[in-house]
Amino acid sequence: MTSKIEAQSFNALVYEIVKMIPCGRVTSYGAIAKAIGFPNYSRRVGTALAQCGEQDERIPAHRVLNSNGYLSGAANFSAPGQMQKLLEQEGIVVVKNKVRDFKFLFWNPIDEISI
DNA sequence: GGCGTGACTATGG
DNA sequence: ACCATAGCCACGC
Repeated sequence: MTSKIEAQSFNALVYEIVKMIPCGRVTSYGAIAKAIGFPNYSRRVGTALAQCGEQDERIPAHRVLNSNGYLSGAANFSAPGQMQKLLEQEGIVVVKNKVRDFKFLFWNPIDEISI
């Protein structure tokens, strides 16, 4: 038996989490994957965000980084530097394509869900 | 089914 | 800190 999940449902779950990320905070693909119960689906989280389109302001996709705090999705935004710009507008400092104080700014979705 | 690719992650040198 | 490797899953050809 396959315990797969419809891409549509998976994407919806991802967007749910991303919308919860507070302004000025960030999280990672892997953390989101774990939060929705698919710890090995980090790549698919990225795929989901690539499909949502960053012009959709309801989904703050710029707050999602890789596990090292790098802006690995920057190239997917409409304009070069757009992701960094959005982060800086929230007071987040980006150096060399990486968020400074990533560990400190990290927001873990699981901490919010398991209340 | 193989193979390359992608907004990933963990680990080791 | 940088690079390579391996594991991971969906998609398209």
